Amino acid sequence: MSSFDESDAFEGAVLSLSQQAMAARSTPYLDGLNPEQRRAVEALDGPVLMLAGAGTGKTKALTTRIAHLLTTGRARPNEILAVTFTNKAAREMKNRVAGLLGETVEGMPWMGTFHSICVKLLRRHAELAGLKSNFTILDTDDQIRLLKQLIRAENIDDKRWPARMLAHLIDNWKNRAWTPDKVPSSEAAAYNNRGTEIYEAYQARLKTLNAVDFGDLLLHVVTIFQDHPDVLAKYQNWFRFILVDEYQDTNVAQYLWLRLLAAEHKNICCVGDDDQSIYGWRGAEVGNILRFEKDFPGAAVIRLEQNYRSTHHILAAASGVIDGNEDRLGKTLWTEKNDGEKLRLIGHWDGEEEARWIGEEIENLQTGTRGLDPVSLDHMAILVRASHQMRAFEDRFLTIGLPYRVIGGPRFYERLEIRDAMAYFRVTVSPDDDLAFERVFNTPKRGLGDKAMQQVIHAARNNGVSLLEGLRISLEDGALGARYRKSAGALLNGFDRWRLAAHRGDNHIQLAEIILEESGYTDHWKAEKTPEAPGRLENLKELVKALEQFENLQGFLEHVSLIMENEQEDATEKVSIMTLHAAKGLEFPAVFLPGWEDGLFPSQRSMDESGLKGLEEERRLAYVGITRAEEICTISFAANRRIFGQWQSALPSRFIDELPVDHVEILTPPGLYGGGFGAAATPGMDGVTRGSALEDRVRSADVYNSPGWKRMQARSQQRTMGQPREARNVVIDLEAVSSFGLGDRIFHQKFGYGAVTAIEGDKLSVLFDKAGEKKIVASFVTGIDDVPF
DNA sequence: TGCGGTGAATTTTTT
DNA sequence: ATTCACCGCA
Repeated sequence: MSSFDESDAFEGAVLSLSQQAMAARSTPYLDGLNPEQRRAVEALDGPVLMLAGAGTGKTKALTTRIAHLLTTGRARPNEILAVTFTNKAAREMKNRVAGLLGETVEGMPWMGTFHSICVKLLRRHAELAGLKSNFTILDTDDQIRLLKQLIRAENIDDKRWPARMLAHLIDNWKNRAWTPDKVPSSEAAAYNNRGTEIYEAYQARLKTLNAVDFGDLLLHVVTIFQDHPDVLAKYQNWFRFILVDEYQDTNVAQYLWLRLLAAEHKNICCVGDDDQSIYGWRGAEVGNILRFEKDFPGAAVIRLEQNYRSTHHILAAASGVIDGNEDRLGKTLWTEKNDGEKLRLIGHWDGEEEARWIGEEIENLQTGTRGLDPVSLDHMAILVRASHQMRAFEDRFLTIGLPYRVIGGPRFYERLEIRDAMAYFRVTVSPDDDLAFERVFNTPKRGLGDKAMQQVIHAARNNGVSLLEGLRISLEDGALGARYRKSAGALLNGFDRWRLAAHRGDNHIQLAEIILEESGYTDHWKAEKTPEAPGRLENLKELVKALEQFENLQGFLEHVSLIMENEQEDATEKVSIMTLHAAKGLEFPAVFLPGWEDGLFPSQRSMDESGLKGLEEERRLAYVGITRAEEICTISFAANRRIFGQWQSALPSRFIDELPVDHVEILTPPGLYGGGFGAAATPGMDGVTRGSALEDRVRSADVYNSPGWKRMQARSQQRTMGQPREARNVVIDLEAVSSFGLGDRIFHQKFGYGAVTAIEGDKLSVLFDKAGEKKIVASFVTGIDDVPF
């Protein structure tokens, strides 16, 4: 579009007007930096690679650099391109830059995720990709449904060749920036020799639907840049300074995108840590960061090596592990902190005992045994390799009444009910959205099955119109069977009415409620008696609430597809449970790393599929895990674990053998695993040693009186200052206990509805309708007015 | 069309 | 073990 320069310049106007004032301003923000950070901030010209180890203050350096660019007047806010991978990271960057400058940074339109920036670019130049600028963004689910249709049309057995597989394949190709014509012939055998062919058909179908998938966002923009040098040149000139966070996670498409944009000014600053590259399986190329100096000749390479997060022992242990990797740029982290506590290593008989032990440890920390002050649950985390490991902890914590939060579970906008509701909104806003139409045609069930759908599709095809119009035609010419007419007519009328209301500019929040009401969608969940139903209704309310932040439905839908997260923090202190991947970038005073067994961690599958490369990535994952800890890091493993309902025994992880002995304290008692490091372990040892001996040993461990422990508690206290600390829910909720009687119907967040079968102090035995009998702390259930049984 | 039974698959995750 | 998808029957 030709409006390029004006609109861009305009977007930045808010901040740039104070540019002169800024140039004259002093630079107090530089004072808090160490020499390397300062170098990274002040080396403004030419390519810079900032190798920032874990906990070395890279976000500080990055944001200060931006502040410096602005303050010195080297760039206007809208001439800086700053890319991150997640919305969270982008938000934090914005906030911190604002904090440094002491004002809000409204005028930085090009700070965001790769994807959100690409959406912006693509909406401007959509026609160059054969799209209209109001294209829809399909998520993984839409993508798979679409592929399924194509696969069926091609008469391929989607049992043997699942759509999921094809979706991954196409994603991988897009990550490598391969359009259908650029997929190399070496890939020809993919997906039963039909891969490229269906890829091409898929892209064509997307174009007719005026839709793109996530991979397309980058791919289309890269393609536009490559095919239209004039467009590229504008942006190359415009972005005087480029900053990239987590550069080690970039894939080929993102790399090309960056290289094209940086070609003119070459002021590109990439921040990353090759030792924290853990996303190889989704296309990230560590090679990008390893190759930086070749790609950008004359690049300044700055290493941030002073770690401000962890104690010496933790750092040394992490370094010892990561030393096992071959391909590294090499950094030596150091700290001015004290030695602190050694890492603690403990073996368990099985996964349940591991969960039990960690639960006790957490309670010890939390309540503060031996007269020591308590540590907040918010400052403890359990980091697992695979999400199925979480359940053992959830089960255990529910029974003992330990509050926890799972981070990175199913995302809000991926939930069934949210996607359904949004499909209604989509058809309302864009009647051409066939995918959305298909989704809601018989949702909730209104008697419109496959046959009715086929008729509508038929009518739409014959007349070359959307499915919604196809429905209208089918009703008008009577092609649709009499039995369908009533409900189909109601649906059509509904959409007509809602669309009119939207055009009229009716309040979009009310409109959303009306749509969900009149379509029968809320009623459908009200009528449903499954344990999830109340939660789903709750989520729908949340969705409507989220609309408040937008002008209208249209605006909401345009933005929402890229914000796949929901963060609703409640005030209760909780232990965090998450995967190692989700933990990247976070830090906690106390960290538990369970499940260090060969096959689970390092993951067998990773090693099978990617061999040594896979193992090295797993090792980096171990490094990420250990370096999350500030004061206390506890690694554990179990000899036996139930996997897919089958008991399996395992050897301790090879990473355990790689831990430097001097920095580890072994809590595993003699007798279990021969008492030594994991190396001597033999699975299937006698069960006699489990239980008391081990627990005694743990209880007698004197870590609670160590200096490191006390420091951690001191810090934990500081952080929670200002927040009232009463009402810790370890205290038995007497009211809750007394309010339940035998046979009462209750509801539980995780297990759903059930009936009380026994009461024992604050613990209830509950026979759940779905989940069977469980022992639950009374305060975790709510009574319901339902008639018993 | 919708329900209930049987069989197969099952890392890591953002956008 | 548990979930999810599909098939056959009412």
